[in-house]
Amino acid sequence: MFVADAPTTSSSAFSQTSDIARRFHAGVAPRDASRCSLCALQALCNPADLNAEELEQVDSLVAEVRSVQRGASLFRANDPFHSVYVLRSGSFKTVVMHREGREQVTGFQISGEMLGLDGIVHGRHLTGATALERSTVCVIPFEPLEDACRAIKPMQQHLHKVMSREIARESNMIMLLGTMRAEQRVAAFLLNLAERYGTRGYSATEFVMRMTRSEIGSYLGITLETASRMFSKLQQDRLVHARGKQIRLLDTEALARL
Amino acid sequence: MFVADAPTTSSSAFSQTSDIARRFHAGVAPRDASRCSLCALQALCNPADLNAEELEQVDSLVAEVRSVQRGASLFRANDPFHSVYVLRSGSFKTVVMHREGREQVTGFQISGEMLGLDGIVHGRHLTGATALERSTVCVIPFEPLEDACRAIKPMQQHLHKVMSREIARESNMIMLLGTMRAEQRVAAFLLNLAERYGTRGYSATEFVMRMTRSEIGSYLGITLETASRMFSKLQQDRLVHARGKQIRLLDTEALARL
DNA sequence: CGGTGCATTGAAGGCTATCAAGGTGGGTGG
DNA sequence: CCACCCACCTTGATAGCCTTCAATGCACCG
Repeated sequence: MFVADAPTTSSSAFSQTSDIARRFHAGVAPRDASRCSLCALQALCNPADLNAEELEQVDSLVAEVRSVQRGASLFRANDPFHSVYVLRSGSFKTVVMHREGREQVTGFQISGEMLGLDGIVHGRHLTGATALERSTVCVIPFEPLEDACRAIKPMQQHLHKVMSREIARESNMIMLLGTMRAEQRVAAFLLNLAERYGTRGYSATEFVMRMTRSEIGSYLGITLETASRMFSKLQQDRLVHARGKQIRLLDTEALARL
Repeated sequence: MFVADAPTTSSSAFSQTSDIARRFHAGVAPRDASRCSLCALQALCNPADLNAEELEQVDSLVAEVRSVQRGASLFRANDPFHSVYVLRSGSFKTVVMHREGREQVTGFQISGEMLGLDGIVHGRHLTGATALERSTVCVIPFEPLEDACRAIKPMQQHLHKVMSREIARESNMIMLLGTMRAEQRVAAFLLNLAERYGTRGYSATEFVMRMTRSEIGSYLGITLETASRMFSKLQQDRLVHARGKQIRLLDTEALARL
């Protein structure tokens, strides 16, 4: 195995081990799990310029750190909306239900990313969130969060950026689905995943995809067979090395040029 | 002509004229253009439960009411982000630039809807906004708006809903692009447009689309030829009456069933 | 060791893109 | 006022990408 398994695995598995990754593996999480001020993910999910007192306030926003089993739901479509969630470790998919029971994956989330914002409009979740592996999340009740955003300006700006980032992400997705062909979609998907792993201190060229071909296909608007074929094609063209869920990017520039 | 032209046309053009539509045509806009408290669109772009003093504050957020010619840009991709915009009359398209100069339409906006939120993340606009007809917008500098959101809770909640609505809208779009075939996409597009016109007091069954087939195609991830063919097919099947940009929905339930 | 879920690969067909040729309508200038 | 022009729309023929249906392989697990 040459790839990061989860934030809880040994750091030796990483080809590039950044500061963030090291802090991940220093064992911070278990004790004081709900103290943001001690969390390695702080840089990802908190505003940068908080003073001690403000950090204290942020700490108290986290009502709970919850563990979610693989396959379990954090929330389902149509559930009442009370909280947003920050993914501390593991990964999720968000899914919308089509009529006739068909479902579409609208996103994959990894550590440091936020879940549940879609519930604000109608007070109900529009998507469902399912863990792709055993994961832990910080539960942040939304009303207190809004209160904190009125009191602390950097906090407010941060929330707005998070929401705006989600808008931008979806815009990108719309462009992908609207203009790219299957091979380009898969390439873009891999590059995006790689970049996000890189940001978190993991290797940006070797990783394990926690999602199935079917979920990838659903996300990319193609069938699982087409997704599989594209992985095979990219491998044949020596752009990636793909063995099931283990991925190594061999030529990221060529991938981007597709 | 059996269809509303723009908010400034005579109300006799509407088959159903609601209260909002009537207020549109009462001539409120020209005088005191920047007074939200007097604006017919208030219900759409302001929180419901503001007291007089708070409304006063909201009024002062609008730095300017700007008129935009057909084809002109409100902002372009990569422009620095300073303000968000509420569309007072007319319509816009938002566009992202692909490499190689190709562009994709990511949304159409009509009166009461907000533009520019995509700029918050990076301080630069990711999309460009172009007027599809002569339009007027309220320019709302974002920093003062954030300030107001910290001071006035309903205001904050409203902004969050607007942003969340945008996230939900894009989620829907992702589902459309990921799972629907051309005919379904066009049907969904028409139903969505109809609903939004309906909300604004216009007829939900008869309207003029301000965008070209090419723009519709780009938005829906299909070619303009396919879009045109689908309009023809829907007409042949007696679900709509389409003559160029003039549209009448004949069987909305059948459209939804597609 | 068979069962199950997931991944891969092949063959055929359908949907949509592409290329191409009119058709239509609104605007402009003579 | 009318003819022309240009942008936009419609429609046809063909090609190609992707889906669908099907069979097989592979890893994990009770």
